[in-house]
Amino acid sequence: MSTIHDVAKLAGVSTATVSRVINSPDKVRSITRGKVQQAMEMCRYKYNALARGFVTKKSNTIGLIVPNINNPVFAESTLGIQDYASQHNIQVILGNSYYQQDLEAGLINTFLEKQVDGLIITTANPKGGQIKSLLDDQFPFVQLYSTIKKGPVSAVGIDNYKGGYEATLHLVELGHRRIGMIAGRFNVSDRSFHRWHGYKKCLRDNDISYDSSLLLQTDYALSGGRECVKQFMGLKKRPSAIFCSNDYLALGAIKGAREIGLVLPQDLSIIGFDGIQIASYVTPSLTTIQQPAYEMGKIGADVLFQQMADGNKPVQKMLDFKLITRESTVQYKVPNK
Amino acid sequence: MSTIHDVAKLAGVSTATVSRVINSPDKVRSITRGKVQQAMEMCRYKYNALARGFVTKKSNTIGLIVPNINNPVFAESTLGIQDYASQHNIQVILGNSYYQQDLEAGLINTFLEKQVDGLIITTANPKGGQIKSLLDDQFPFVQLYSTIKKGPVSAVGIDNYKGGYEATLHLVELGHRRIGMIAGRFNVSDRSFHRWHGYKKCLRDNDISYDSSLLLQTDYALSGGRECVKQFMGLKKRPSAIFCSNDYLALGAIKGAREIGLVLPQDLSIIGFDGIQIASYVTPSLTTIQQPAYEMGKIGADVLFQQMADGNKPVQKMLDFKLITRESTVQYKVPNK
DNA sequence: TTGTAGGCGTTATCAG
DNA sequence: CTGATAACGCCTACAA
Repeated sequence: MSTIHDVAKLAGVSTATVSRVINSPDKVRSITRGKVQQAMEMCRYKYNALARGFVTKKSNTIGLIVPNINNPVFAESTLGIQDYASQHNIQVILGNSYYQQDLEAGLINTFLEKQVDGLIITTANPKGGQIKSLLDDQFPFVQLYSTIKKGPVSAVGIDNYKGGYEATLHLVELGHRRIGMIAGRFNVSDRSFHRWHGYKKCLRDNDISYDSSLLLQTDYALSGGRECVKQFMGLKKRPSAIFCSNDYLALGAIKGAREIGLVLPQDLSIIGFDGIQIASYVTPSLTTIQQPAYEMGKIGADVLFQQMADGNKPVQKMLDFKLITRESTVQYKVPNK
Repeated sequence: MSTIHDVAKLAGVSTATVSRVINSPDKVRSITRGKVQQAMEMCRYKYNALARGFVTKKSNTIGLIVPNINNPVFAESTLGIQDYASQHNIQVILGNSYYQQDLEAGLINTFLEKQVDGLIITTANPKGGQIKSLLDDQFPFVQLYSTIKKGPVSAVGIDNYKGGYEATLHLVELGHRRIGMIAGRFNVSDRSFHRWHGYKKCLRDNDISYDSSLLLQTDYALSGGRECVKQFMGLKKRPSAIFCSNDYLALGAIKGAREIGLVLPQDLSIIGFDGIQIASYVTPSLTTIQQPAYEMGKIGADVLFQQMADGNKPVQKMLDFKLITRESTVQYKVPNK
């Protein structure tokens, strides 16, 4: 593998000049530039970005940690981040935390060792030690899908509390009084936790007493929703509607409900959260709270780049979400036995 | 930011020793080791993997190029790759080619500059220039979701021809004679192309004459399937079954078919390809050819690591796929008007 | 406009 | 078991 030294020798110039034609071609006379470029071709010169990063102390790489790239929401925001990053000639290293704090901490550490210029984290624990240590080091990072509205850390997300409230309100307005919630585990997703709070508040505002048997926490996965719905329907006093704290859970719930013989949406209304694309393609199509995942990725990347550029003061951006009413939620009807 | 020099000074040893306690702690006396470790803590030493890579000429990073991380199959194999890689302390840089050759070429180039140790590519063009140049440079890489069964390039995939054949055969065995195919564009996905060949062969083997109006090429996206099915149903002689060359297309087709008033699966049988998880959660649940995406990722990574380790001779692995029969395909019935 | 030379943080090779 | 020192490929003052 040839280096700028080889090129320099071949072109009869110094390595500095070669470096210049690479980084600021206009600063070198066009004749010299031509010679150098020709020499580069001749020895099939390949630029070494690592060596560059080593001296400039910029790797032009950012680290991205998502809970699980398998979930379409995260794939979507990842896409937004990547598109934005590649526009700026930045690469992204991807890591999955699987909603586990220790894995997340490990990833952060590895990425730091790799000298990433910044970090975008969809964290399992916004107040965890690694976040704090990042802050102490003044390392540029932003939290994505965040519930944080102020403070020292940059964050982009939506108001999950409000989202939970609106989802529940939608069901209430359809006449439902007995409303279950299938939620991602609180100890692992504060998003889920906030949505639950919104749910509770909405119930209270509408004089529906909170029933703790109507909350189920589970893994964020299709299968989780599927099992939980069955558990709900085993109850003496079944819910007539369910709020699932993400779409995957909701899709699973639809499946599970069918498996125990329910007719949807008549027998059970289901609302999701996220607004993944596939949710509009299933039957019944899923009513959901849609968050702008792709845009969130873009904005998250943008915020990060600000931080990287001028060590800006922390920024929080709360994006708008939208209730998308589809077929999976309908007016409450007293069941006829 | 402190370096091993600082640590060395503080501990009263040489940098070589510090390096040793990092890389092979057992090669240094435990007393010295203790001193060094203590010193590392004191100056909050952070290891610089970039510098290491610079001298060892290993970045411990591989590049992964997928068409679009948004498609659950690719997310799934990505997960397989990542799990395998992180087990070996390797990070992965992700890039989306969007099925475009020039973007793919650009990504390969950038990754090479970044000194990745290897490349996993789900390519838009298995015979393109960048692949050949990789080969010339003896650079370790493997093609994923490949249709290649022999030759100089390492590849992991399934037999798409056979897959297309079996999908079609399933429909034929259900009595369908007029079978449409919605395919990803051939100029961009040779997988799709091979599946189509299998489709054609199967028709011929069953004395069904090939009708070119029954092939539609489109973008690999939900919307593509949705539009194409409508186009098919506008035909004078409609198909009674459709083979979609991936599940996203099929899910889109289901949606589209409903929108024009068809009752599924009675009015139209639909079979997909890939076996993404969500396909079993929709209604009607999707019959499909399931390929082991996660495993493919793992195996792909494994093959790559072989290449990286001992510049092994090229390896091709054809994995097994499986026809999963679900609700979306049913026995052909003469339509009653 | 171009060249010289030092340095970035780590590892590897030899001695000791 | 430990230390000195020369790389690695590139960038960037500074000098010419």
